[in-house]
Amino acid sequence: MIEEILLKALKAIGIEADYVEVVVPKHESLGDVSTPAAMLYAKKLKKNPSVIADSIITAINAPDVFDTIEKAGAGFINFRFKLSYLYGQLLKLYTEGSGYLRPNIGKGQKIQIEFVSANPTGPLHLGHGRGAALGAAVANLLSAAGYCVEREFYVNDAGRQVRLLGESVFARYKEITGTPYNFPEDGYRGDYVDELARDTHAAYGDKFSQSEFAVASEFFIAYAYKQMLEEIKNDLADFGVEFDRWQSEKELFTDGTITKTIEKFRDKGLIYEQDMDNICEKNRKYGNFKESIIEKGVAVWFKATELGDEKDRVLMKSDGQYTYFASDIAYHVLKLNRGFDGLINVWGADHHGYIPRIRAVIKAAGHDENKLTVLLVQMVMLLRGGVPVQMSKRAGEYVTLRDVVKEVGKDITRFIFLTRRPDSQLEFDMEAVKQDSPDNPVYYIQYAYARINSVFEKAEKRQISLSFDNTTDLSGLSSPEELSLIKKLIFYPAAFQTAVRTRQPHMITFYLQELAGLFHPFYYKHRILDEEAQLTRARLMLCACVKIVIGEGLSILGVSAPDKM
RNA sequence: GCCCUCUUAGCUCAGUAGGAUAGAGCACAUGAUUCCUAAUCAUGGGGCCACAGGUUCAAAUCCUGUAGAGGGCACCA
Repeated sequence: MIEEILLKALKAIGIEADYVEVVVPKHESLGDVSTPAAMLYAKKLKKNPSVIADSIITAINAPDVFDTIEKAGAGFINFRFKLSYLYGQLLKLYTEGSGYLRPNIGKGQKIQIEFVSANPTGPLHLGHGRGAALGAAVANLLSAAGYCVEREFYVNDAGRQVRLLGESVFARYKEITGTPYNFPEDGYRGDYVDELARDTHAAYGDKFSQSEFAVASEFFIAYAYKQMLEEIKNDLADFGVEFDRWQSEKELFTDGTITKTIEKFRDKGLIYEQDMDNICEKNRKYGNFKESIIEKGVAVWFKATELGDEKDRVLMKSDGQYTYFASDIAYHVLKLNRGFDGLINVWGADHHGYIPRIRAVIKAAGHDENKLTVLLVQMVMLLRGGVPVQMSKRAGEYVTLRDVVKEVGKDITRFIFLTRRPDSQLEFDMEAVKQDSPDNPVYYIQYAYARINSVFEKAEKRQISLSFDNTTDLSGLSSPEELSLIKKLIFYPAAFQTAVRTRQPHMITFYLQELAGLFHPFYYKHRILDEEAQLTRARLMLCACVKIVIGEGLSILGVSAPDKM
C-alpha cells in the first residue's frame, strides 16, 4: 500500500522502479515508516539526495494516508500516518480477514515442495523434524500466498539402503530361528530392527528359516521398509505434517521412467559411454580416487559439465546397475513434466554439493534452472543440559523425533525449528527448552491468543457484541500502546510478503513475537471491559484483530492457537 | 588439495533488496497483582557484529584475504 504510493510518486518524477524500500524506523520518534529512496537514486540522477527527497515529497499524493511527511538525516523521507488511515486499515483487516492478510502473490502458480524424504530404514530423527517443520511451514506460507502447492515425500524404496534394512531384519530373524546368518557389515542395528524380526517370526514362524537371503530378500525388504514407512507416516502425522503425494523411487524403475529419461537425454547428445581407464586418470587428479571400488567395464555418463556442474556424472555403473543419480534425474524430470512452475527441495545441508548436478538436469530437460529452489537445512545438535547427546546411527542409538516430541511437545519443537534460519546450525537443548517452558516464546504468543479469548468469553457473558463494522467508533484508540499495536497489525502483510519472497517462515515467527510483545503491555496497562461502552468496543475490536493475526501466523507455522491455557 | 555454509551481548538467536544511535529472548539485578489469565508488566547493566584490507555518500550486510566451526568432493546411497 505504502509501496504503491511511493512507486507512483517516483514515476511522477521520472523514475521507473518495481520496488522501493519501505522500512519501519528503528526509533519511533523518527516516524511510522520511512524510505531511503532519495539516497538510492541520488547517484543515478546525479542530484543531491535532499533535492530528490523534496521532489518525491511533492509528488506524493496521498492526503488521506499521511499526516506528516518529513525529510530527515542524510536523505530519508519519514512518514506519519493519519489516525483515520490507521483506523480504516484496522477495519479492513477485521472485515476482509485473509483477503487482507494474504496478498495474492502466487496467482495460482503451481509449486511442488518435496521434503523430509527420509530413507524408510529407521525412525525419523530430529534433523528430519527440522526439515519437516520447515517444509510444512513453507508449504503453508506459499499456499496462503495464492500458490497452488503440492507436498511430496520421495520414498527411497529402491536400492542399497532398503536392501540393507531387509537383510538386517533377515539376519535377526535367522537368529531367532536358530539358523545363524552373518549380520551385514553396514547393517541397521536399532531395536526397531529386532522388533521387525520378531514380528516377522510371530506372523510367519519358521517359514524362512532355511531360506537364503537371495530367495527371501524380496519379502524381507518389502516387509521391512513398508513397516518403517508406516512408522514414518505416523510420526509425521503426530508432528502435524501431512503430504499430498508419496512418490516411490522403485516405481521409476519399473514403469520405465528412468530408461525413457536417459534415452531422451541421449537424443540431446548429453549421454556417452566410457570405460574406466580414462576415468582413472581423471579421478587421480582429485586425489580421492579409490581404485578398489571400481570394476572394469563401460559405464554410462551424463554430460553434467556442459550444464554447469564440475564433473560429469555416472548414470549406469559398469556392472549394469543404475546409480542413485539416475533415479534422481528421472524423478526431477518427472516433476517438471507434471507441469509445476516451480520446484522446492528441502535438503539436509550435507547434500549441498548435489545442487549443481540437479540444476544441470533441469537445464538438460529444457527448463529454466531457476525453477528449482533448494532450501538447505543445517544439522541439529541435540543437547541435554548443555551436554551433547551421543548418537550413533550405526549402532542404532539415537534420539528420535518421536522421543523429542513426546518429551517437549509438538508446538515447542516446531516453534524452535522455525525460530532459526534454516541454514544455520541449531542447538536443541532438551533441558533448557523444558526448563524455560513457562517463559517459552511459544507460550508468550499463545498466551496472548488465549488471553484475548478469555476476555471475549467475559464480554459475551456481559452481552457485549463482538461483531464490528464501519460504524464501530475507534477514535478511543489513542494511547501509544494501542497505536503501536495497530501499526504492527497492519504491517503483517508486508512481513508476510518478505517471508514468501525469501521462502523463510521464521520471519513470521519473529513478527508474532513482536506482536505479542506489544499486546501484553497493552493488556497490562489498559482495561478492556470496564471502560465506557464505546472504548470497550474499540478495544475489543483491536483484540479481535490481534487474535486474527496471531491465529493466521501460528497456522502458517503449524503451531496450535489454544483458546485456554 | 579443491569447493560450499557459518562466526553478532555471558547463553540461544534475529537483523534476507547496503541506510539513521546494533535488536529480542534467556540468565542476572530491582520493582509491580484488592482489577478482564502474573505463562504478564516496568526499570537496569551488558557489543572491536571473528580478524585485516577494499568498494560506497553510507557496510553486521557486498568483494578479497586470514583464523576458527560444520559440511561436501566415488562407476556410494
